[in-house]
Amino acid sequence: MDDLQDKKKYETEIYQEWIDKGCFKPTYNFDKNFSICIPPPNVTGSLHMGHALNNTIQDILVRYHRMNGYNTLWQPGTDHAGIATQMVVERNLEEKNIYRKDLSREEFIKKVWEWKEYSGSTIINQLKRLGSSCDWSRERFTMDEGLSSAVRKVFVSLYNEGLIYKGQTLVNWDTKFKTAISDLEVVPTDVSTQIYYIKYPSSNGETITVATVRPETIFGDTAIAVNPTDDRYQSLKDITFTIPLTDRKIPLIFDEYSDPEMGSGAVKITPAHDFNDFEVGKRHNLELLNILNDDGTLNDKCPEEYAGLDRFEARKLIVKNLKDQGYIEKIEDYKTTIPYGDRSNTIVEPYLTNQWFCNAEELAKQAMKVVKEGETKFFPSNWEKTYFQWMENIRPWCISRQIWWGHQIPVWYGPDGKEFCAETEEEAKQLAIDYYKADKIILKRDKDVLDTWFSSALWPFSTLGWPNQEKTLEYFYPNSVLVTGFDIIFFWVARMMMMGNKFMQTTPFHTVYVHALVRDEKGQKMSKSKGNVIDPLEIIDKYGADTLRFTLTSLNTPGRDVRLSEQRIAGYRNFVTKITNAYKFAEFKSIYPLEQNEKPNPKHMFNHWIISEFQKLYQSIQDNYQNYYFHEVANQLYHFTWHTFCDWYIELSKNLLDSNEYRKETIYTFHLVFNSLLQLLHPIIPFITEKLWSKNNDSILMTYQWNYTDVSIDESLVNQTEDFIDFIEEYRSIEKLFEIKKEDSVLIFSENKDLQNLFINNQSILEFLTRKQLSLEKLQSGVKLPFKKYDFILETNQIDSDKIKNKLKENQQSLQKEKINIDKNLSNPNFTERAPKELIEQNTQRQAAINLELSKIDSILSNL
RNA sequence: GGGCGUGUAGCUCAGUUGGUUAGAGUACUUGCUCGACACGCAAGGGGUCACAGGUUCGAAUCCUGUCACGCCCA
Repeated sequence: MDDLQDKKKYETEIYQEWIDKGCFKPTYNFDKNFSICIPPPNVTGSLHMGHALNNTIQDILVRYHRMNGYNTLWQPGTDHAGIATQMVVERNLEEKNIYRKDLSREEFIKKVWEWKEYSGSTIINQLKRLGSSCDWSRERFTMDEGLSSAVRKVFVSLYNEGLIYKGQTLVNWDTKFKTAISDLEVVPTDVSTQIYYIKYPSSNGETITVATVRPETIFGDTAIAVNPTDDRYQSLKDITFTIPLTDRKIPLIFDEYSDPEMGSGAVKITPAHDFNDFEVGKRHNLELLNILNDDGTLNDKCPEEYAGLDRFEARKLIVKNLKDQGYIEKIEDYKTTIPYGDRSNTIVEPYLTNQWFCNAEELAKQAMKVVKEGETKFFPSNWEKTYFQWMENIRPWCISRQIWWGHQIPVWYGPDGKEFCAETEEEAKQLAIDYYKADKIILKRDKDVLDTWFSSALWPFSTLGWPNQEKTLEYFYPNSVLVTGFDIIFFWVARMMMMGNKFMQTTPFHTVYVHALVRDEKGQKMSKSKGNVIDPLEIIDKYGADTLRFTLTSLNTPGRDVRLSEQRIAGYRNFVTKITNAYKFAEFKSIYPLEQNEKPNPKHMFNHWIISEFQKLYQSIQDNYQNYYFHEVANQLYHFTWHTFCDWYIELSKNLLDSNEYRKETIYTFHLVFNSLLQLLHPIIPFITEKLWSKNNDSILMTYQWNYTDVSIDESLVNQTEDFIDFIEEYRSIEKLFEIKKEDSVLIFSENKDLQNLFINNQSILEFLTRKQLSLEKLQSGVKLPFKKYDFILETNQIDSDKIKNKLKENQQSLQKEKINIDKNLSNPNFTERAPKELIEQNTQRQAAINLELSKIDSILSNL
């Protein structure tokens, strides 16, 4: 018994057993395949609730399909996460007073690998605690040789097609990491700041006022723009203005971009430091004047006084000097949106550099087509809209990063700067030798690395062995389902769709299952700074992995955020305990182990009833698993296990288990239902189900094939059981209402033959459940009470007739209310002509039942 | 500005194609050490389904509008 108490112990043992027996590996035996590739967690990461939800859903899918005859692979691995990892390693080294700039690139990368070996398995071990049934023997890492060669192959191929190219343009520049980042890595943040109205003097004594939130960029101005329709400025057409604090003169230009309603209607144009200004500059052929260094300090294009100052230091000084010299018209408080780097959390600068780009627009075409044609479906389907909206407006993808950790771009430069793109240096050299018609060429490799998502985009096929044609690739590509949070549809899903369709000519997965964020109980995002993080590992230690999984599954309704509270988790811990206790009951009643040959056909009505209930459940659970309605699966299994099985069947079975006549068939029925329940529950709560299964089976539950066999059911016995249960409930209500104490003596009797038979055939169980006595003889002084089709009589001194009257009148009222509705429907020809037959049938039956009950209540009331 | 979503019991939420009397969990009230389980059992109270119209024999569910909140994109 004790072995069921220590969840941590048995969960760990069972997990090890699954691994030892190779349960997580594909069988390669069947023609039905099911595969999922894990969204590779960041090697630097540790498990948070989002991972827990994401991996629980995947594990449910994988375990369900494994138990239903599919050759199943869950492909695991981790992502090298360029900037994030480099950041963590740098920080660790800094603690030892080692700085990246003091190391060579090779030395630094060596340190990153060392660190990866040391801590990269943290999150993998945490996934194991959760119960994830990944095939760990196939674990991959995006920087593995195989995956890296896939990256090079894809790069070269796209380069040769012209879909990857180098270009000079404004990018989002992270001054902390000194690298370009993609649009998606920029977090626009609302801030309160100041707006400065600066007067620019002109040669003829006029001034023009422009408003800016970034006064330090005045040194990069190359024009002032006003709207062509703005009458105020027509007269200033050919005048040049001088940038304050400098001698440089800039023209006034007329461009629609300038909004006459905003500020003075004049706006300074800084093409090298603003995306909008960049476009204006292109239209008017303005100079691109870069005034920043890559670390965010002002460069030597600025007056000497400011060169070398950090942009925000410079701003203060510039404002001071502008003020002192009378160039500031006014300063106002202003709310605006400023871009921050999602990793560095510093302000991102639009910055003019050479970068590599991928023509995403071209790749998006096929990626959209397959979704339009239904080859890839989103669940819930409304995410398709989000996907299309982004894909339709997609911009060139900046894929180069100026960092060291990642896949170095496979491009080499000749002495004159000519590019040679090849998968290996040898091949690049050969290209160069052919090009220059020389024997020996010294090439320099491009220093940049690729955006991390570039390698992630290949994940669904690179992990399966591509470009080698392995059988795994053949079996498991395309993947069946991708399970992911909505926040990385753009980052990841879209890019996998592009690359999969481009290089495999097939869409990477049939279904994209999109789940929500896990929030705290108040609906707030969990974050360390808010201190509202619920750590999955702590929860697993405290409540067990099964509990956490069941909780997340139950709360995960499609299209809605998961709000998690510890109270809720505790509630589901109780459920796991309940199942354990049901098993303990069986053990206590010595109904384990089951003799395998004993398969008697159940005769007793309670056994028919529970099997019938289970059959209904089974079909519904199958449907809901198939349709990704896992929350429904969880909730239905919860209800059935707790209420139908434990509250009713176990109670009803107690007597049968003690009877010679029914013991065998009841043991059989108990096993049939309980073991089947363990099967249905396994994908959600694998540990306790496996543990309990092992008590009575030689097989391993997780690789067991669902095989529920139908037992033929006598519906009239099922109905009788329902009547019996209804009666017990009715009696208990009355007992409570009349405050009958347990020691009060009460006799129960019915004059109705059917009810009498029901009572007599189940006398001991009836008396056990009501703790009252059944009378076989007509009661002399009893109170008659209505029960559905029949009525029954109680003999007790506790019943006062006022209470009975009130109770009966309450019943009467609610029945009459219902009767009005039903009568109205049934007398309405519109209803009887249009409503479905079954509904009319139901209504008619209900009408008759209500009438009967009402007439009984009437007669009892008149006799009181 | 464009898009998506949410509003149902004190709280957190189910309610899949419109169809009997809108369901759970939790919290609350009352009574229970009955041999699986107090992480339990039993009985209960609690809801103009955000609001206003409309379609329909019938609306929490479909349509239109309003209000509130959230997220994404620009």
